[in-house]
Amino acid sequence: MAENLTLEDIGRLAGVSRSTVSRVVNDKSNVNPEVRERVLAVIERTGYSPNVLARSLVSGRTGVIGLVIPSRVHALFEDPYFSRLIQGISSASNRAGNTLSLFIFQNEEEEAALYPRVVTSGVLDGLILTATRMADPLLARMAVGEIPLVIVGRPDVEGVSYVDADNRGGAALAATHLADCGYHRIGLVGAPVSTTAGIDRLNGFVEGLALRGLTLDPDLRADGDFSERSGYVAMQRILAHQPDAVFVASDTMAIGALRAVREAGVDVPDDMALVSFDGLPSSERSVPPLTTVKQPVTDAGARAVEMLNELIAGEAKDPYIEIMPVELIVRQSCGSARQLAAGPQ
Amino acid sequence: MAENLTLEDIGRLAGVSRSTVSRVVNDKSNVNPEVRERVLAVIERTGYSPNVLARSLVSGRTGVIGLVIPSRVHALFEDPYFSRLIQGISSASNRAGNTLSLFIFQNEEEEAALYPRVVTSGVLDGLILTATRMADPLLARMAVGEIPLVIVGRPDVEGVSYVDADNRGGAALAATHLADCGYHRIGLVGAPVSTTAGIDRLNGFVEGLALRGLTLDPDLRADGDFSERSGYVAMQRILAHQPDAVFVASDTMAIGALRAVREAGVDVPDDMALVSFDGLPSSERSVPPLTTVKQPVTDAGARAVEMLNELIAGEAKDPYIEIMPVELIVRQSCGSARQLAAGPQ
DNA sequence: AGATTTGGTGAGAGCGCTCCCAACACTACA
DNA sequence: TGTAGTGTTGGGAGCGCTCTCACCAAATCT
Repeated sequence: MAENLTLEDIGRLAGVSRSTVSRVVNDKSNVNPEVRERVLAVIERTGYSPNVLARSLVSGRTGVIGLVIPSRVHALFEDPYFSRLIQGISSASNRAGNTLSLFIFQNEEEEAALYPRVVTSGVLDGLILTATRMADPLLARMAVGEIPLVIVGRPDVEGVSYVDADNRGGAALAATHLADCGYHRIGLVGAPVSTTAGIDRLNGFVEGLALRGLTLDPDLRADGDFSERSGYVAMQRILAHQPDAVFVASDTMAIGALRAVREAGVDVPDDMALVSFDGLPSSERSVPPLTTVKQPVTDAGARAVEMLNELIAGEAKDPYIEIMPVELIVRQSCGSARQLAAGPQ
Repeated sequence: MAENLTLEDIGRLAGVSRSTVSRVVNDKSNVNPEVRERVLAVIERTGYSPNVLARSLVSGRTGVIGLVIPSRVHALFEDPYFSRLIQGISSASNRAGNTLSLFIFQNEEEEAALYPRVVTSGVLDGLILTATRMADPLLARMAVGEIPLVIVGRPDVEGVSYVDADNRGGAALAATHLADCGYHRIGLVGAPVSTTAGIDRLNGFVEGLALRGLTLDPDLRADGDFSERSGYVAMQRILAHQPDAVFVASDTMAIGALRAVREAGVDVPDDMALVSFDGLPSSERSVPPLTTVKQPVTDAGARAVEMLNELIAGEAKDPYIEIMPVELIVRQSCGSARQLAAGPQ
């Protein structure tokens, strides 16, 4: 019903002008209460709803925000992290009255071909960019400042607004926790150093070790690419050098690491402790359940939407930067369940 | 650069009128080649790109399609199935020149509140609806036919276009395969019968058993809700009645089922065979790797986009219906690796 | 009483585009 | 020479909306 009614139509039916109807629809003050009622009744009866396109054309605002997930990530897309992030952003968009458009680029060509449509077409009020790489070409282009932009994850350039988890602090927490449990040959299955998250978790981990007088033996370090398979492979390499504990920089990689450990006949936590990062549901259901540094993915997504809307409203010139706190969830894999009473940290 | 150039601006710079520039931009035929070159040069130089909003306002087409994931599903969202589907749909949209808008509803209220904005606002050319329940209230409203609509998954109403996997045939394939492997106490961890997929997989499974002269012992059946946890619980119930094989109606539930089996000290495939459904990457990495009925999720998403675009173009009055073929992937969990040479079915 | 403010209203312009039609040159026909 | 094409171009109207402004009556002031 009522797909193509216009303001004019409603006006005619209510015996007023287009302008008055517009005022009613937009809740402007100077309308006779009686007239307002009459107009609202007609709107109700006809099921009229304003044409968003026409409105946007004149107002210059569409209410649409874009979520861009760049190339190379689609392989990682199986990581539930992205599902959660999308969910958080979608939910926050709904709440804020925005419409969310999703741009998943499969490769660099698609990126190059579609990017102008995304930015220049004028449909998007703003953009959330996620999973940026070091020296991200997309980011380089966007940072020019054509359009309000928020990054999820720390970018490697200045002057851009972003939300990030406390990767550094979280990794340090994992390191000190393992050290406090009495382990000293502590290895690392790292996230790729081509990402800021990878670098931050690496640095935080090393710093945490240092706080307890430990260092990271290069033999006990192998990096993955966030995939389950890469965690499996990396752990196999590290196992050869007999660590007594390992920090795996993501839950999904930890699942893979656990698979390698099991195949090698090593028991977690009896023979080796494990702590991971993310706090996804899967970390709770693994065997054994993973001690993990939980980051608030959904909240970060929501915060990104809020920041973006503030940026769109033009409320700030300085870039917003927000680091979300993380939390160590102690489960079985670190073998410290008994010392738990004192609480982590 | 060039955020707010108009046709008129380009025309002025190229010494022609708005209309001529429009013709060039839209590749119309009757333009002097020389003039066309000149205009194109100006466009190139200025980085002009047409305002999609204005264009849509007059043409009535926006190129935006919506993907709606209704309430109650967000809990299931951790099922990688949805990630894949979204990916497939996104990719197909990009290819087709569409923009994809994502609507994930968290609950019925949000659904009711946002639905009008989705359908009536006039921004969407069409809609893809997924994960419909039996008697889906959303679907009931949409089927009124205000907007081109394609469902992913078989809906329980007539007259709507949809793409579905061959759930029935696939489940039958699982059943006959297990029977052919020599098992006869074959159980089922079913998908919820509040979904057509659940019903179709149940019926197909029973039909497959019947083809081999078997029936489904009610004690050997328990339904889950697609979550890992529900597969775990359902399998625990079934285990008590000692099946020699079980068909689990989704990979994610199968991972949970496997967890229950392991805890019970039962070996797969030596003590019990398992076949699941979906063919997600996780099914390959489980211990043991799962024999599974693979459905082409990405392709189904792509097909949905194609169908929707045909519907939008008004090329057909009859609803499109497409059943995607499935394929039995034989791995270790069914214990038939040796008989594999002959191939399944 | 006359001048000014007020609340309420409608008409016009314009957002950037596409479409239609008229206008123009120029060629080709009778 | 007149008429009908043919190719190319520009202007007008209009998509549905918002916004500014002018208008009118009623209320308030001097």
